[in-house]
Amino acid sequence: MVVGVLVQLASQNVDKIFDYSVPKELEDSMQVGIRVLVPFGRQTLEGFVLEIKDSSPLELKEVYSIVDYDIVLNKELLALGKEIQKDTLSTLISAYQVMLPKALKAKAGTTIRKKFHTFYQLEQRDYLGTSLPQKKILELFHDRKMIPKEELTSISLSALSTLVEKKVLLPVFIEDYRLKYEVHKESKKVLTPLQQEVVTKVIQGDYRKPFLLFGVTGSGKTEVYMNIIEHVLNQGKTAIILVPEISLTPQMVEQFSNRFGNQIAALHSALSDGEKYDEWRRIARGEASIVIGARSAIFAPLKNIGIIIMDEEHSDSYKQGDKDPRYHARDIAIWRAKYHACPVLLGSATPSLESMARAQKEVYQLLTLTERVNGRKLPDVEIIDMNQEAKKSSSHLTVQLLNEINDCIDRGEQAILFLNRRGFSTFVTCKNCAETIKCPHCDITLTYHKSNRMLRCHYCGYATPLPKVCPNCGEEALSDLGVGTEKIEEELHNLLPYAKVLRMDVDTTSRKGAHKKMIDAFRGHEYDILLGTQIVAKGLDFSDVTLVGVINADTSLNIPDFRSSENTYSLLSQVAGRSGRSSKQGKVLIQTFNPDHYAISYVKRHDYLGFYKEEMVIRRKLGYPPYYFLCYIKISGRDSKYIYQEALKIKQSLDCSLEHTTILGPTSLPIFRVNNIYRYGIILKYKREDKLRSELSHIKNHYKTNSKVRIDIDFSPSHF
DNA sequence: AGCACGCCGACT
DNA sequence: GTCGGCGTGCTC
Repeated sequence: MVVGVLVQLASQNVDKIFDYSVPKELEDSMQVGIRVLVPFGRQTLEGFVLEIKDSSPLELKEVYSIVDYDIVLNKELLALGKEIQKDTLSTLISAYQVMLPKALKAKAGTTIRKKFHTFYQLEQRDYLGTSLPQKKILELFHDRKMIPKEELTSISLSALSTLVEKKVLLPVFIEDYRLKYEVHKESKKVLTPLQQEVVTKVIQGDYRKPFLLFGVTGSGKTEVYMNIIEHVLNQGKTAIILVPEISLTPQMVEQFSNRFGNQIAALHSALSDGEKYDEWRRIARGEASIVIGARSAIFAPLKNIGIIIMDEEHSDSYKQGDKDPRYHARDIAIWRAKYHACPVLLGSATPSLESMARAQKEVYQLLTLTERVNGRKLPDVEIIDMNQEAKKSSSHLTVQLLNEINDCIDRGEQAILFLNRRGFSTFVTCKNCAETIKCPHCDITLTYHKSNRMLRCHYCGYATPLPKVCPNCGEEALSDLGVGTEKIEEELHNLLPYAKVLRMDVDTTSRKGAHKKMIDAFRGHEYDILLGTQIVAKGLDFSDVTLVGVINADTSLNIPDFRSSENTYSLLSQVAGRSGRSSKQGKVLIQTFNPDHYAISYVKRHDYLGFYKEEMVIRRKLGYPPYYFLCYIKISGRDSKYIYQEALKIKQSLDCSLEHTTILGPTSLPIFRVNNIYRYGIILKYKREDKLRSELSHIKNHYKTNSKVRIDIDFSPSHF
């Protein structure tokens, strides 16, 4: 027997199948999709078995051992990996590795301590050992197949080991899963006729075209999801529901676990590697039928999938853009749904322009929920022009906003204050020479972390204590610029001393379980104001929140990216949607220096379609998605001159080989140097792919032996 | 990713 | 004359 093995080395040079002979004693256990240990050059590596065959023309080494006795990559995932390699030009190994929890990747760095419960199973009833308590054992096992170790205290340890040695008893190790979901089945809510209509269409409609559910905030999308999933489970099938990482609030998991109990498995970044592995195992063994999780949960090894749901489908967290494979979870969802012949449901209050455009072209089936449940109205949105306000006061909180907060608290209601920090951070400036402190390895200003008085580089991780004097001129007055939640909290404290403020950001929620605790405390009215960044913008549902204040709408608008308007519209709509979710009418105040910007005025009118139409005109004019596809080629290396030359060569070769493709660049990236690596980018705009993928594949191939140049290719980048 | 092979500079 | 630099190429 011979096996074809893909070794777990993320190097392009090794991304191919190597043949190994299988020793006789391993033949029975050999399966496609398991991991094996193989000799590779002078090292020993783990690899995936991709083929089993009779012979090979090469001289072979032998497989050392088998790592898994259960398949980790089933037939579907094996096929999906090849598809990802083809689509994204990634290595095959990276495509497979992204599907598996860290604990199953070679050299994960952290070894997983599996917790086992030991059970004993009776193998032999007629053992004739005399001095051993055979009778007692027969009694104990008379109505049970397995007995946990703890219950066998009546048999001494030495007797036990003899019995095991004589093969009377067989020890069985059963993995102890760390996460337990409390089951307290919640009574179902009755669906509105509109919600019911959506459910029916998804269940009974044409599953071959993805559904786009355009539902305003508060229209009860979650309830719709749960009903569809319930239906799917009743058919004996399984379900995946994806949520963007930041909005994977305990709330969503809580709602699902209340309704479905232990049938759910949650996969998200807040879990430890061990917990992720446990959940993944449960899924693989068919012990969970609903998977809820962030991007990579789309690879959950479920069988017989009946529905795939992507909540907040516009979220850019569904795109992996920082490393190979640069895939979009939406594409994977559509591929898997086709494989399982089941529907895909994309849901959002602010669909991505791509998805809405596809719906308009009837590539997707559009479903709408334009009303909030129980006929609640969308909140009133007011715009505060900061150009006027900033002249009057240096405070970040305008008088109007403070008054509204004040009134809101007086009425016994609650407020959410949102600080838009997208593309924005706190940095340190010298008051004398205006010098900002930069990273020694990257062309970027260091960000200031107040909690430990450190300056940190977000790109390479470099950290240094805040210097006492300016490194440039020696001046002592270094000041931190930019608003953080801490600063706003301070201001609130001074201006509304009686208001109880709960600050929520990465610093305060990093501790495990802290997030849920804070949400519970706010819901329990222990606080009046919830102040936070992106983390408070999405998915939260507090019935007593009637006021939402956006402190600075502009930061996301000022990002030089073709999606900045779309992102701003979506972000502000989502935040606004936190207000007035129960019977009380909600209000939203948006402080902005761009009161006339269309992204902001459409938010005021709750007019997604208006925004969509206006933005589409701009996209068409500028040649951006959804009218054109984009591809981003990043060329990087230590020698900036050499890198630029090679980038030019790539551009020229593409110029020759591609028609009807706009090629922009090479230009240096906005942050040219990261970790002393220089980066250039080339942008391609095209309507039809033609030879594009094969040309890029050639280029990647050409450079794979050149250690001075690194090529990264991103089809449909979410941003530049 | 490792690790060996190989062809050029500064040393006992 | 040797030790060792890291460029290049291979791993079934």
